[in-house]
Amino acid sequence: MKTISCMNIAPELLYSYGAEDKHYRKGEFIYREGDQALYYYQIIKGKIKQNNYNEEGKEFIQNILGGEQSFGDPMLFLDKFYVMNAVSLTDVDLIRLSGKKFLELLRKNPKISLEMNACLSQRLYFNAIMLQAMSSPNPLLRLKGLLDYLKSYHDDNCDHSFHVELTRQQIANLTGLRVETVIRTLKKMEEQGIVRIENRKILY
DNA sequence: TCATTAATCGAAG
DNA sequence: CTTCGATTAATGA
Repeated sequence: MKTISCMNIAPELLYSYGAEDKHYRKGEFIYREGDQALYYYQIIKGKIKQNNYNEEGKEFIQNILGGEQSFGDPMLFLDKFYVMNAVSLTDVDLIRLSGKKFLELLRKNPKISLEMNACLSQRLYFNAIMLQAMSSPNPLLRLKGLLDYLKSYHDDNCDHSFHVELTRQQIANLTGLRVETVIRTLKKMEEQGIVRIENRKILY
């Protein structure tokens, strides 16, 4: 159903390297900006978001992950600190593996290591696309950029049936716009036939 | 059904 | 575009 080219390591393999299950309730911080990067996380169930807050306290979401995606790993290759927070959007079940073990796993499993590279490339590619779209002062282009990003990142089926499962507020935080602006712009896009809206559901 | 949360709208800056 | 105020729809206990 979905072609997330992002990787996802078999749980059994993770456990064999000492990974542990972690559960977080909705709204909990999994790690915070500034924390030392120590773990590789893989989602079993639920959704999480990666965000930042600017000096005025306005939230800016960097990404929302669900399914069986992983996060927290890029920083493991460096000896750095996280540059954003990871917060659960729903109750989530995660598998957590220490960075040290994670690197060991990669060393002994070249194939997975290779997939990891593909995954990181994928992220860089879309980050570049998002960055470009978000730099536009035109709200319609920002929204469109986000939609294109989400569509290709999460899904692959038919042209006109991608259901965006984000609240308008989340879309606003993702694009740096205000909810009202998102709503109004979305309406314009519907008039222009760029998206379809059925009972508040956004179809692109 | 009540209460909380999200989506909308209109008007003003 | 954003902010404010107010209303309405949707969701969950």
